[in-house]
Amino acid sequence: MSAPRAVRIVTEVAAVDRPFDYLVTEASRQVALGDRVRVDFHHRSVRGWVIGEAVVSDELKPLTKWLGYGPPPSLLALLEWASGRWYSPLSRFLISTTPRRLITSLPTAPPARALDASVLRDVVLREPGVLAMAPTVDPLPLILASYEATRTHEGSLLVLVPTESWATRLRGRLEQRGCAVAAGDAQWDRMRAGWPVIVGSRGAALAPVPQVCGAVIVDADDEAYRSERSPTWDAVTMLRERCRRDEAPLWCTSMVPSPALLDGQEFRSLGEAGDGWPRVTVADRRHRDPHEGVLTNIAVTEAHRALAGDDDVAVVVVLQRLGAGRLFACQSCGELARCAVCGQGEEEVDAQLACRDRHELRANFCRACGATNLRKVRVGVTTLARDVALQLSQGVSELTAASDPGSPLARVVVGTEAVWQRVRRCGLVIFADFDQYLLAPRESARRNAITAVGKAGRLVGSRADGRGGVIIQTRRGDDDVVLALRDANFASIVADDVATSKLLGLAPYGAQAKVSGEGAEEFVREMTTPGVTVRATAEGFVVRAADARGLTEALRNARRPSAPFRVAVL
DNA sequence: CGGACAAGCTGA
DNA sequence: CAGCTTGTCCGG
Repeated sequence: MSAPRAVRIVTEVAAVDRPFDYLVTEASRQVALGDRVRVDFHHRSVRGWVIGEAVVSDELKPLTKWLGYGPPPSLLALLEWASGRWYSPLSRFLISTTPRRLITSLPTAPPARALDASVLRDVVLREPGVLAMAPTVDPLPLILASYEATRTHEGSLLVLVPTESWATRLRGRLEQRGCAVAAGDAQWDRMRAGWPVIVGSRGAALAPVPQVCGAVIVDADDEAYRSERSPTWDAVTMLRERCRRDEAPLWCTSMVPSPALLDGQEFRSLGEAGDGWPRVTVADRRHRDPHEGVLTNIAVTEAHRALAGDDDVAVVVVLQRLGAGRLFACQSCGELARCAVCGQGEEEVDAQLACRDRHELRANFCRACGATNLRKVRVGVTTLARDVALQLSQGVSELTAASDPGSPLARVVVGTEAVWQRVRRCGLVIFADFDQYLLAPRESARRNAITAVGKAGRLVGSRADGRGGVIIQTRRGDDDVVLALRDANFASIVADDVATSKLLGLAPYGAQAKVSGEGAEEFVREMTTPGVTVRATAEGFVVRAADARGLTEALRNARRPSAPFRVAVL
C-alpha cells in the first residue's frame, strides 16, 4: 500500500474556472500530470484533467476513474500560460487539445531518420527567425533543412501551414522523402508518443508532443493562424512561447512580414525576393473611359491571351467583398471619395458621405475636382460575373465560399477570395476592384492587399517563369502599395508598417484587448493599474497596455462582473 | 454549468 | 400550506 496521494483537477465545466482536489485511490491507477479522469463533482459525474499534485485531506472525495492520456506536462504548462495570455478558462484550451476518443495506450515513436543526400541537394539551412519569402517560392527546402538541423535533438518538429488541404499535400511530400509524419485527431496517440514530424494548420501549434525540437510556420501572417472564436489565440504567439520554453528554433516565413511577426527583428529576405512575385500590370481607372465595362481594355486583351493558353481555368476575376459598405467615385475625374481624417473609403450616410468611423459627415461632392456627380462603384459577384461574361463572350463560373466544392468550373471564374482554395493554377488573375483592399478600414489592410496578390501569384506563377500575370484595376495607381507590387519591392511598406505600429502602440509595441457585452463597463471600471488605459468604442471598450504581460496582469486583477462579458486579447 | 435550497406565489 | 416557480449560491 503506497502513501495516500491527492491531485488537482480541472473539469470540463468551463464556467467553473477553478481547480478542485481529489484523492487518488488504488482503483484510479497511477494518474500522471495531464491525464484525463472522471470525478464526482457537485452531484454530477464529469470529466477533467490532472493539472498538479495536492495536499491530502479527509475532506477530499476520491476520483472515480482514470480515463486516458491527456496533454503531456510541457503542453499543460503552456496551456496554463495561454489561459492567462488570452483570458480564457484553462478547460477551453484543454478541450481543444483533447482527442475525441480516449487514448489508453501509446505506440512507440520511430526515430527521425536522416534524409537521402539527393533530397538535400538544393537545401540551404537558414538561421531561425522571420524570413520574407516570395509567394511562389516552395517552402519545402526550408522545412527539410529544419528537419535535418533538428532531427538529432530530442523532440518533434512542428510544421504549420495555413490550411488543412495544404497540410495534407505537404504531409504526402514529406512522407515521400522519408519523414515519419503524424497529424490530426486520428493520430493523436502518435503525436503524444513524440512522432518525429507533425504537420497541420493552426491547431498543430498545440500538438500533444512531449517536446518540440523545432518549428516552421509557413505564411505566418496568414489570418488562418488566429482563432476567430474566443479564446482568440494565434499560432505564432503560441508557438513562439512553446519554442522558447523547449529551447527550440522557430522559422517563420511571410510574404510581407508584419510588425507583430517581426517582433523587433530585422527583415530578412529569402533569396531574390522580387523574382518570386508575379508580373503585375496596373490598370489605373482614373485615366480611362468611364463607360468602359467592369473589365478595363487591358484586362480584356490579357484575358483573351490567357484563354488561348492551355490552363483548365484560364482567367480568375477576384472581387474583395466588404460587408455592406459601398465606395463612391467621381464620374468626372475618377477620384474615390475618401475621409479627410483617416483616408478610408466613404459610404452614403443620410444622403451625405462619411467613413465607417464617421469622422466627418460631408456633402456629396468630389474633393479633387469639385464635381457633384459621385456614383457607387461597388458590385457584387453575381453582377460582376454577368458583365464579365458579356465582355469576354465566355461562359463564367461564380465562386464564393458558399459554392459547392465539387461543381465543375468554366475557363473564366469570377469570385471572392474563396478562389484561392478552389483554383490551383490559371493564366491570369484580375483584381476587379483593388481599391476595396486599399481602402479597407484596418491597420493590416495594406498588407492584406499585397498578400492577396501573392496568393494570385501562386496560381499564375512568378515573373521569372513568365507563364501568367496579375492585373490590378484601381483608381489609386500611385498608391505606395500598388507601386510596391509593380516593382515587387516591399521594404518600404514593411518599414512604414513598423513605424505606424510604434506610433499607435500596436503589437509588438503595445498590447490591447477588446471587452464587450453587458458586463464590459463594470469590468473595465476595475482597471486602475498604472500604464493601462481604457477607451470606449462603438462595440465596447479597448484596453491598452505597454506589453502583453501588463495587459494579462490588468485583466487578471480586475474583478469579474456579474453580467456576461467577452474579452478578445489581440 | 447545473443541482440545492430558500424565498415568493398561487389556488384549494 | 402543499406544490410549484424563480433566484441565488457554490462546488473539493
